[in-house]
Amino acid sequence: MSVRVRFAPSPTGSPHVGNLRTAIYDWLLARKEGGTFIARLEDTDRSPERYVPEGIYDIEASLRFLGILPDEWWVAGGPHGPYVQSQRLPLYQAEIERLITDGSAYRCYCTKERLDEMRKAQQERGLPTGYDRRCRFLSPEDRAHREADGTPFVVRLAMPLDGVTVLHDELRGDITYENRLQDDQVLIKSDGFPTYFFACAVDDHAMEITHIIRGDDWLSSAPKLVQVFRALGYTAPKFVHPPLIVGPDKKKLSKRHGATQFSWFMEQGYLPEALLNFLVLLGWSAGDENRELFTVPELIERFSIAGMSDSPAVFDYDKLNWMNGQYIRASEPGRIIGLCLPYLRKAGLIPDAPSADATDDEKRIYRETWLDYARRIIPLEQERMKVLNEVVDLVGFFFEDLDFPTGYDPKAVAKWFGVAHLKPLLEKEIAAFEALPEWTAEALEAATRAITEELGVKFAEVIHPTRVATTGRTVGPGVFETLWALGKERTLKRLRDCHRVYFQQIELP
RNA sequence: GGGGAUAUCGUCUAGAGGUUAGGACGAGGGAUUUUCAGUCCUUAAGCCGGGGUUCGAUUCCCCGUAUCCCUACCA
Repeated sequence: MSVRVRFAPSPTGSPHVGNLRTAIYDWLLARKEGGTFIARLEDTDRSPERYVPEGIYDIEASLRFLGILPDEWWVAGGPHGPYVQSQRLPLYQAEIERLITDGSAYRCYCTKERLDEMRKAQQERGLPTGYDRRCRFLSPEDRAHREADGTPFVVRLAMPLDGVTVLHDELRGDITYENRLQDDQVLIKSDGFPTYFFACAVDDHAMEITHIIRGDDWLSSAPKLVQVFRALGYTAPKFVHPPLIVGPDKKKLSKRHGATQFSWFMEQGYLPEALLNFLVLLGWSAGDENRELFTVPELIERFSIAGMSDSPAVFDYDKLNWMNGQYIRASEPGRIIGLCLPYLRKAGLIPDAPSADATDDEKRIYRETWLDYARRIIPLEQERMKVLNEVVDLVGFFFEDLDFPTGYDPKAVAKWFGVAHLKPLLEKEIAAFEALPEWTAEALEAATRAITEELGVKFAEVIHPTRVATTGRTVGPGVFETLWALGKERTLKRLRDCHRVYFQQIELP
C-alpha cells in the first residue's frame, strides 16, 4: 500500500515552527516513498479565541514558502475531500450514531459546572482526575427523560474499563497503557462539532492515511485515539511521535523563548531552504554522514523514520542564523538582490517602484537611480548577511545622505580623523579621484597607493581614514569596492564635506 | 496526585558490547592584515547516578534521579 500522510493543522494563527517541522517530515516521507502528502484543516474548535480564519492563509503561505505543497488539500482539492473538517460534519454525525447505537459511545448530559466541581474535588483529594462516567450508566428511563427534555449533551467514548491498550510507535516501540486510567474522551461537543480524537479517526480512515506523524505531546493520549479507531471498526494507521521542539529551558517552544510563528521567520529573511534544512535536522539526522547542509533532493533520498531522534531538541537560533548565512552566500547574487529590495524599501532607503502606469521615463529614472545602485551594493554585503533584514543596517550608509558629522559614527571619527596626515590625504584623494579616467576599484586602489607613498605612511593609515570619511564607519566591504559602488559623485562629495567641515571646526579658535 | 516519554560536549547530534567517543553550532586561539564578515587551521568541552548481565558496558536489563509532555466540550 502506498504511503499517505497528512498534515493536520488548526487555524489558530500563523503555524508554529514545530508544526511545520512535522509537515516537512510528512512531505519528506511521502516524497521518499512515492506516496501522497495530504493537508487537512482541523477547524473544529469554534471558540473565538482559538479560531482564527486568517490562520488558514498563513498555513497555506508557509507551505508554499517551504515548497512542500500537498498533493491533496483544501486549496486544490482531491479525491477524499473536503479537506476542511467543518465541512465534513455529516460524516461525523453518521459515524457517531453508529457508535452510540452499538454502545461504544454514549451521550453525556453533565454540565460544565458539574464537571468542574468533580475535577476540583478529585484534585483536592489527590485523586486522578477524569470523568466519573455517571452518564455512561444512566438507566434507559433517565436517558429517555433527558432526551425528552432536550438537555444539551456531548458524546463520549465508552472506554474499556479494564485491560490494556498497546500502541506501537514506529520510533519508540510498543507502549502499554492501562485502560482504566483513560478518560471517557468527549467525541462530539455540545455544539455538534467533533473533537480532535473523533474527527481525526474518522478522517484518517476516510482519507486512507497510513502514517500519523504528530508531536510527542500527543503520545500520552494516543490510547484514546486507538480506542476510537477500534470502536469505529477501523485499523489504525502507523504512529510516529517525533520529539518536541523546546526552548533553552527545555519547555515546549513558545513565545517566551522568542519567535515561534513561522511568519516571523519568513519576514525576517530566512531562506526557505535554510529553514527547511534546519527544521529537519531538529529531530532527524542522516546517521554517520556528519553533514549539516543538505539540498532538498538529498534530504528526500536520505529521509527515513528510523533516522528520527526520540528526545526533545532545543531550538538553536544561532545555528539557524549560521545555516541561513551559508545559504545566502551560496545563492546567486541576483536572487539575494531581489530578496533584499523589499527590506530596503520598507526601511525607506529606496523609494517604492513606480507603478505600472508610470511613464517609461519615470521607470528608467527609477531603475538608473535606485535599482542599478542597489544591484551594485547588495552583492558587496552578501557574504556578511545571516538574515536578509540585516541588509538595511549593512548598506544604510550607501543610501543615507551622510553630511559630516551627521550620520558619522563619532567613535570612528575619533579613532581615525586624528591622524596627522588627514588633511593632505583628503586633499590628495579629492584631486586624484577627481582626475581618475575610469572609476574602478583597481584604479582607486592604485591612486590610493600612490598617495600613501607620497605621504610616507602605512597603507592602513590611509585606508581607515578614507573609509571613515566616505562611509562614516569603520566596518564594511573593502574600501575600494565601496568607493566604486558609491560612485564618483557621492565619494567626492563626502570627501569634500569632511575636509571642509572637519578642518573648519578644528582650525577655529 | 496519576499516566507516558526521554537522558552522549552549553546546544543539535553520530556511534559501537572492546573506539584516541566523531561531526556541526556556539566559545577560545591562530592564519589571511584593508576593518567587519567570510574562509582556512586549531583548542577546550560530553556518555545522569546505582545495581546487575558480561572477560569487558557509555552501549543491554532493572532501580533511582532529573526533565518534558498529557491529565479540557484545545488541538
